Amino acid sequence: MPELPEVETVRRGLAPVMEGRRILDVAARRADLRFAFPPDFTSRLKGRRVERLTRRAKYILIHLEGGLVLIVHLGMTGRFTVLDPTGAVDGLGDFYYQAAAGAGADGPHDHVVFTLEGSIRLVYSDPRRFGFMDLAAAADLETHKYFKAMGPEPLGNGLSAEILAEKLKGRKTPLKSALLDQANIAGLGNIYVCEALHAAGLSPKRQAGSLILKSGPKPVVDSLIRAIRVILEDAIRAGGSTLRDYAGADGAKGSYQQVFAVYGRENEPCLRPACAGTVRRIVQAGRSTFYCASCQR
DNA sequence: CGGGACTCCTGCCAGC
DNA sequence: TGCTGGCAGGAGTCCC
Repeated sequence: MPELPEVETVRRGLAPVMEGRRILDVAARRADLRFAFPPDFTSRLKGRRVERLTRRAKYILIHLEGGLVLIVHLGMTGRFTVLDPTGAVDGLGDFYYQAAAGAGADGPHDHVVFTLEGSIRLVYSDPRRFGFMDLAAAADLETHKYFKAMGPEPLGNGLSAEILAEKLKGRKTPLKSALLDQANIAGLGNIYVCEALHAAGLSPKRQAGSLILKSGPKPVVDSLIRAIRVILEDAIRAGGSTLRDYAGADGAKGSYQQVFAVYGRENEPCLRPACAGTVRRIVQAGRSTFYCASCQR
C-alpha cells in the first residue's frame, strides 16, 4: 500500500490516538517481521509515554519519552487498526474509525499489539511481512542505517533542482529507477513516480543524467519537482478517504478510488489534453511502469 | 562504484 | 469449481 502520502495519512490518523498516551503493554506475536525485532523490543517500549509522531520518507517515527524512537515501516501490506471500545479518543473524525463489532487482534497476520492508556489497542497487521520495526535513540536518528544515506523529503526545503542535479548527474540508470531510489528523493514509490513523470512529460526510460547539463539542471527538472510536489500533496489530501476505505474495520470496500493518470491504465487513452497517445506498461527493474510514449519524452 | 537481478512473504485475480 | 501463473504500492543483498 503505502508510499509517502499513505504513510503520512497513517501518521496523521495515529497521532491523536497515540500522542500523550502511555504504552501499557506490547505483545509481539512472532520474533520477526521482515527483520527480527531488536533486542528487548517490547520491554523497552512498555511504560513509556508517546510524545509525538513524525514521518521521514515512508517511515513513521514514534517519539517516546526518554529519547527513544520507535521506527515503523509498513512495507507493502502493513496497517494499523485502532480498537477503541470505550471511545477514549476525542473527536473521532474522518481519519479514524472504531472497531466494528467482533473485530479483534487475533487474526493470523496480527503481529504486534500495543495497549495504550484508555483501553485503546493498536494492532499492527502485515500479511506479507515486508514491514519492520526498530528502535533508535532520538539523537542518533540522522545517522541511523535507514536514514543516513537518504535523500531529501520531496515536500520539504531540502529538495531543489540543484540538489537533484547533483544526484542525477552522469547517471545512466533509467530516470524511473533513479526516482525510486530513496537516496535521491525520499518517499517516492512506484505509483507516484509514474504519475510525476507523466505530469512532467518525461519518459521513464531516458537516462537520469540526461536531465542535467554541465552548466546545471535543465529547466524540466523544475517541472519534475513541481509535478512531484503537486501529486504528493493531492494524494495526501485524498489520503483521508483512501485510508478510511483501506483501513475500514468491517473490511467493506468504500466508494472512493484515487484517480491516476497513467498508473494501472494500460491500453487506455492518455489523459493529457490534446494527446492522442495510449498508456503503455513496461517492466523496469522488475517493476511495472505505466507511461505514454507520445507525450513523455 | 553503478546498475541490474533476485529475494523475502502472502493474497488476489484472470484465465483455463 | 479448482488449479496455475502472474502480479502487487518496498527495499536489502548479491553479483558482474
